[in-house]
Amino acid sequence: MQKSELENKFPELLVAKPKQDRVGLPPLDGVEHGKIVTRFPPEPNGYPHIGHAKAAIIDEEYAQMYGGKLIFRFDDTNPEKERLEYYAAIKVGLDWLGIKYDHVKNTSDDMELIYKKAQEIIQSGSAYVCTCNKETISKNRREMSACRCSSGDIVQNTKRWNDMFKKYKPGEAIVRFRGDMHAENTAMRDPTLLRIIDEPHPIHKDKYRVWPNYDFAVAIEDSVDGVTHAFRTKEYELRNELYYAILDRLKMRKPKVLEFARLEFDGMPVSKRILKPLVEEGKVSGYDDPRLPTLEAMRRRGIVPEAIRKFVLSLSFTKSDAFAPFETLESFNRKIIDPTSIRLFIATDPVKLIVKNNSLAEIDIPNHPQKDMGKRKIQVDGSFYISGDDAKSLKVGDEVRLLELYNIRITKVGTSIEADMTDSNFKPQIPKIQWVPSQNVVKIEVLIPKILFVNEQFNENSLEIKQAFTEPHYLELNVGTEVQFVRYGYCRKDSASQVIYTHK
RNA sequence: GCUCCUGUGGUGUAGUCCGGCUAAGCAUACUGCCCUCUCAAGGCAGUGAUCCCGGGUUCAAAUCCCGGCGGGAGCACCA
Repeated sequence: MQKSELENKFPELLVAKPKQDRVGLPPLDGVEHGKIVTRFPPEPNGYPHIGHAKAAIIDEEYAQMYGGKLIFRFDDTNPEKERLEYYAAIKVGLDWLGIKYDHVKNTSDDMELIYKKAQEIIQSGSAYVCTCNKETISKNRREMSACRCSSGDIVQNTKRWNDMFKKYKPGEAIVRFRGDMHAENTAMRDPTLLRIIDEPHPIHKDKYRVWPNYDFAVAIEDSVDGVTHAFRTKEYELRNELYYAILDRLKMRKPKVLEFARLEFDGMPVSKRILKPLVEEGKVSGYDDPRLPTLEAMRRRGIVPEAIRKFVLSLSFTKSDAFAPFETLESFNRKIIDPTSIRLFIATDPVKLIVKNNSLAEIDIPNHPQKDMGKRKIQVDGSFYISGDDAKSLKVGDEVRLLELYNIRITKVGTSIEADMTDSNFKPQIPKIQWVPSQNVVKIEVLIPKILFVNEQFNENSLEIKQAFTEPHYLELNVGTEVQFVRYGYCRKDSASQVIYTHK
């Protein structure tokens, strides 16, 4: 109301605070330029996917925004799940994304430090070694009651700690943080800090068998690595209290932990629990199956890293749970690849077309409508293939233009089509269709990835395979080339006989 | 069940901390026109949100307060 009235009476109240439109991620509070250190800490337990991309891009963007550093750290403290090939795969993924980090390391290289901190926290009485079995521990947690182990003295705990390296078997003893068994936050009910795992580590083999768990390792690593801002997805939110408590007891510097919503596409799960059976049962061809949200799959499909970055930034840094719009990613991608994608003709579900009075022998067609990408020569002899969809819509007497070639009038339709060439003047008002010469035709398959899960159910029709013919020029393209099949869509050449549909 | 987080057009977000400039910006999707020998890209225009609901505070609330409701996550010797 009454803004005008206000303006007259108390104009000073209306002096607005500056608000300007932001570009990119929201600013961080109280960051000194040049002082920020972020980190990207994946566990090498699987192939990198879009979720990794989001985290890594956020980490890098903030480091860059404030002129700081990014640490790339493998959180490899569970030998049961980690494999050497995953370290490599994640690194390949990051490089592909174009993420530049200032330092790479493995948490497992800091085991001596972690042991030292473990000893420290035990000696200070802030942690104890518990030898209860799993069931008892979880029952006590639920019922908020402490076990006998927690009242053991430092001498006992020290002895048990030393025994963890030799005497105890896996599962027989764990180091527990002395939290608060009555805490409302269940993460604080004397959580595990270290446990015994005999599985050989992919890097250190049998050198260690007492391994820190996530909360202990991350807190220590972040602190000693000089991390100022630790970004993680919001399912860790309840563990913030633990993170800070551990560093508090250890009297270590505390980074600021901030969380963001995890990135996932509707019907395109990222979790290994769901993906693994799919791969093992052969429902998808592997972790690079174009239907999957893995980085390798996206790459194969023709999504470029710049599009992923732009997309991630468009999502901003929020905690609200939402399924990301894949179509937005596609749109960004399309704009990026359009200027460099060669245009070729394709006939999907091809139907033969005979032009009886063809008089041309060859023609030059530009490879791109705007950019100068050269021309290709196509031999013609009056025998063509056109798309089944186009063929269906043709009726005797129709006049259509074969793109870049000449106009024809349909004289016969059916399993094959016959026509007469009329003239070669360009007529804007008649339909224009693409064609493929039948001599030297290249037979390819178009793999069309669709949504993987519909209502939590695996979509049996998630991969459509279309038979198609394309021009001989296709053979000259390198694998990995993005092509726009005119009036069909963008596809990436996956092999001599196969393309993957990127998007319309 | 307990605890925590979250709720702006079909979708994703900006704005919310520090109430007025904005009855809401951008992107995407959709529609139309222009351009174009593509159903792409590009240009222009348009449709679409009383900012989850109900109270309260205030001259003024998407923004502050209270109470509901909806959605998600965590509750491991996984990260």
